[in-house]
Amino acid sequence: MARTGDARDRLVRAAMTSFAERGFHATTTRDIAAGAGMSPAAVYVHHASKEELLFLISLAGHDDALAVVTGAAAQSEDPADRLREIVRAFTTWHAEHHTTARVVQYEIGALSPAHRKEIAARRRGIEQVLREAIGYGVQRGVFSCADVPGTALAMLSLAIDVARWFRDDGDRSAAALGELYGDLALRMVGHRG
Amino acid sequence: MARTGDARDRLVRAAMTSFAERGFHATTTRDIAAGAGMSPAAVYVHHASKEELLFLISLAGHDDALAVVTGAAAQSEDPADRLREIVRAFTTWHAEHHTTARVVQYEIGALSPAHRKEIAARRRGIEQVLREAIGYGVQRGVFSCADVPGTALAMLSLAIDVARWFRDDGDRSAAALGELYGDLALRMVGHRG
DNA sequence: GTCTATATGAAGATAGAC
DNA sequence: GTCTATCTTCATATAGAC
Repeated sequence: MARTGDARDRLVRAAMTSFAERGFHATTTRDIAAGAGMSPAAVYVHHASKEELLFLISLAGHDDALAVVTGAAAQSEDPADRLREIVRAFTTWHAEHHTTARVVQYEIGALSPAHRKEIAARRRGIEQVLREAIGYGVQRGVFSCADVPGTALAMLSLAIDVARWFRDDGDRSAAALGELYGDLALRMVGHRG
Repeated sequence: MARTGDARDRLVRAAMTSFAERGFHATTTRDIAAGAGMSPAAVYVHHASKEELLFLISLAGHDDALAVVTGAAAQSEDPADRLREIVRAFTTWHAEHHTTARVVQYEIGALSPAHRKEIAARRRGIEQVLREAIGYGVQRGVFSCADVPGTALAMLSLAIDVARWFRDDGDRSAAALGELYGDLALRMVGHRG
């Protein structure tokens, strides 16, 4: 029985690696099976379709990202510390989990409409946390920001785009990148450091 | 697809639309042919392969983006005006040409190694313009920036990520987005407006 | 240059043995 | 639960008529 779970999970991990490296459409079910050390047919013993594998990965990734952002927002009551921590954590997550993040951010279009709808709710949640953190600082009078939704969008873009270019063997660590972008976020809301 | 221009060009435009909407791998040569109002075989009369179509689109897009950035950098001698204009123009380009930009930014992995190398040179050129503009303001003492390459990276990300989410029917115009991001860029380098 | 027709292969998914 | 073998469909690309 433990073996069932293992095989299921090996397939998910193999799918994630292939989706991240080559993209969903360029990945074949044979790639996935080979990556898990199984025959092509084994994929369908554990999963209904290639799209279901994508959905499982995307859902887990979005839940993880949302938890990271929510957790970061709860770290401090100070508006500047809160915003910096959200952007720092979200950026670091994209760098550390760039394989997952690439699938999470760039393969939404390959999901079925029903699955895409489930994912969209998580994405709105992430955006909402960021908007509230910026609005909180504006209300307290420590941020100057004429366009809260637009600035939230910009901060999301900073972090999300990390998934596109980040490499483990690059010369910038995930932690250092998070620090840098967290500080840039405070500058974007005109916070006097 | 309107039957304007020669067949070669109609095929390129049809390919660009499909690549942008569904991605390179999810696009079939039949899609491209249908988009150009031709039979599947006609594609190969004018182009060697699907990948060649991608390369032509990617090359023209990169040349255009590089020209936009270089042109923006030449608009002003003032460091703040120069940087704001570069980020404004680069962002606006991604919004206005989000179809092209999506192919330019997200389909590099589908190019052949030889073609990818040609594209990489253009990308380095764009990054270089931005680094120099930030370094110029730091040297003049009007920007405060501890990490020039990192900040350049962040500004590129801001603009590039626009291609991922921008829609023509959204409630934010390409021009307004460019203005917003141009101003954010100045805040990122600690410029006192 | 354009078409119809097709070669060739690979894709997603399934059947059935063990 | 895993495999081998296969079904069916659809992909890229080509051949050859007009």
